[in-house]
Amino acid sequence: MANSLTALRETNRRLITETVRKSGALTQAQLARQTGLSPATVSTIVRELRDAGLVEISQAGGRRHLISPARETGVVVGVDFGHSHLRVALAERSHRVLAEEAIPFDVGARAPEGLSAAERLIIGLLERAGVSGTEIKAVGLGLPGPIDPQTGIMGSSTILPGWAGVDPAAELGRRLGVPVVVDNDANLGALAEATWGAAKGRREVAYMKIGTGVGASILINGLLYRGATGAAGELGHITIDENGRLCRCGNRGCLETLAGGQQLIDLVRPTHGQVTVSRLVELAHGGDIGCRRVIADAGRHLGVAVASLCNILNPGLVVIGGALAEAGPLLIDPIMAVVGRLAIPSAARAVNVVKGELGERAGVLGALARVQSPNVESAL
Amino acid sequence: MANSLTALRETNRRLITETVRKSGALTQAQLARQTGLSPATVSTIVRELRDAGLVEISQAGGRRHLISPARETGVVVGVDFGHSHLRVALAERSHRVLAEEAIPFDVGARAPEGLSAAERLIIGLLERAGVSGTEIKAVGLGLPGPIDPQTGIMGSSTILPGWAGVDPAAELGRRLGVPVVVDNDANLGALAEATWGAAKGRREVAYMKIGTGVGASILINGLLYRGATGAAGELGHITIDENGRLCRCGNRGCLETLAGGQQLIDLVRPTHGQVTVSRLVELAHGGDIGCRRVIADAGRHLGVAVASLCNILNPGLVVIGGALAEAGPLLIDPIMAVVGRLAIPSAARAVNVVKGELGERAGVLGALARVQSPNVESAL
DNA sequence: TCTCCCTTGTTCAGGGATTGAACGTACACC
DNA sequence: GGTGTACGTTCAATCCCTGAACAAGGGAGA
Repeated sequence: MANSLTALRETNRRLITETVRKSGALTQAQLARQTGLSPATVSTIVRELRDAGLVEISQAGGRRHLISPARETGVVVGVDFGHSHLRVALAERSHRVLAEEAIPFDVGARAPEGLSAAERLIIGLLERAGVSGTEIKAVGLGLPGPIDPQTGIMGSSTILPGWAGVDPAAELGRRLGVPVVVDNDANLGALAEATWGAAKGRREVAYMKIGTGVGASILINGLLYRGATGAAGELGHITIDENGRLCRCGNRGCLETLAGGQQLIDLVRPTHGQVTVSRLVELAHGGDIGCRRVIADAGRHLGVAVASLCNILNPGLVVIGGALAEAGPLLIDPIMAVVGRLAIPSAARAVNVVKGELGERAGVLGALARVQSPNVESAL
Repeated sequence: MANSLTALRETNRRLITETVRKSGALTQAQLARQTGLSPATVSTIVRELRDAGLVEISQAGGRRHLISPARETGVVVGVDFGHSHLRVALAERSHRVLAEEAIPFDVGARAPEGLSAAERLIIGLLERAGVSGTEIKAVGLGLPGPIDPQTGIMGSSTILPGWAGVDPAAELGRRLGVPVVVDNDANLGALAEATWGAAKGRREVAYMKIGTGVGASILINGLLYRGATGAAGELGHITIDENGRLCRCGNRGCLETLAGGQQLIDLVRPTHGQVTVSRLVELAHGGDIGCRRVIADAGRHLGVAVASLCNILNPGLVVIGGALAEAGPLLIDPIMAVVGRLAIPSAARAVNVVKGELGERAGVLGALARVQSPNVESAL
């Protein structure tokens, strides 16, 4: 079946659809050259696709037909739960963002409250954009914790206790009556940076999100690598100090307890009072020596993890996202210094550590990317 | 072209050839069920393959025809340089090993001497097996260090100083007049275990070789994952103790300086005199409390690295090879204990750490596997 | 030993898919 | 205005897979 003639036709249909989607608009002759198919085949397949409503055809001078992707109807929604915020975006399937909103939100709260808040935000955005709820085709949902790829529920119940045992995708889907895809916020950030940001076009990328916590994700051959139980890329819980502080994951001295935003906030509280990560970064940019120091220290701890990553995966590019990434060189230079000292030299030379380009919108944009191009699936 | 009808036929021919090669011998009906093709298609393709000399058909009771891979002509050679040995094997392309020999050898010696020794061993094996040198189709060469996948030369000149700047594949190929494929010994060990050993049939595998040094390799989707510069999987040089001993890689406190066989030998020298890793393991199995302790300690250090590996890649299976692996549970139990303590719980639960099944032959068998099925290529 | 039933491999007609060649058309350039 | 070129469509030819029918052989049970 997988190798029958109909499968071949299906393959070629998909090939043409993909080529059209990537290039935007093409004539049939260009399509034939790019795909290697004969003009005759292209002709028949294009007609099929037009009848199926998957592409649109417009005259373009002479016999030329311009084939373009069908204007996708409907909208998609991205929802991103951070440790302390909730951000929702509404976008056309063509990637244009129609409306976006973020509110402070404590993810420690129970799941139902979180999902209700998200639902309210979505409804607000729909109204603001003048779009009916029935237009929503899919929702991408990001959560700051490991997701079991099989069941769709949290892989570790200790990280987001309020969400233990909940199937967030099913629950939100039930409320909205729309298919919901759930994923780790770091996975979504990686997807976003690879689609529009600092890792655009790269197929082998490591991404670290340093916000309140520390998450990470790996793209191998352009696909999210999830590992056996969806815990791949959990760099935030790599052990840096065996005798360190207890971590919410249940272990001790995780990277997150040393370089997570929460730890940095705690460190400067005696001298600077209660601040946010963003404020901390701002102060550091302003020259505050204490803030600079805690960020540099965090960078050194992160460097240990990135060095491990280099020795294991030897990536060519590591993108740093999350609120702390805005510290830029204040954070990245120490990372590089430690990587140069701890990673095997050839791997240290190969790696390029850069700041993400999408800032705090990475998660929600990734959620959009996840449902806009649904074929970005796990490698496993 | 790539999607034409003839390409489809070619795909199916390849599918059948591969299925036959993997299973050894099959009837056509089994083939049809396994490939999902119809019996009619299998019938015609099998006839084509027979006419092309790619498979052999033997009667097997009733209408049954037994399809088996054509007896491939020629032989392949595997060469495995360890830190302290040189092992060479001669095999038919059908995987049957014809002759094999190992000698002690110091890899610290200069490359020309090593290659000369390998050449002499190969010639000896050819004589013993009564095979002419012209029968050699390819040579697989394993070296205990990172190989740059682009250039084929050592990625880090400090690890095998005697081999710096040498292109071992080209050099040995020149001497023998045969194509030579070079690879890291850990990569080859992983390949061997995945082909015939403890990871048979698995597509996502991490492999660690603990001999004199510590090497590692990762199979993702059945392919060797090499990373940007071929340094992926260098778990031996992950930093365990930032203030630890200097390592030959130039850094400090690498896993290898704590869990490598050389370190263990050094540790027991005061009490036990000069021993080999194998002798050390033997003594431990015999109940020697000191040897058991150093092995357990090594296991705990290895566990730190495996825990990092779990948090980054979340593998389902980790195979431990090399001489120290023969310690079995004496080594693996401490690894598991540390993994359970340091890795994120869902990743720790998912991973299964087992001893390799191929022992000291893993490297040389992997070298054979590398050239017997040349399509096992890098993922990048 | 014999019969029935199942499995196996082959053959053949039928339906799909791709291709090369031929053809009509419209623009561009001289 | 004429000619050339590129483009898209159509059609017969070719190739491939599949389902059904069929012959052949072995195994279980009586």
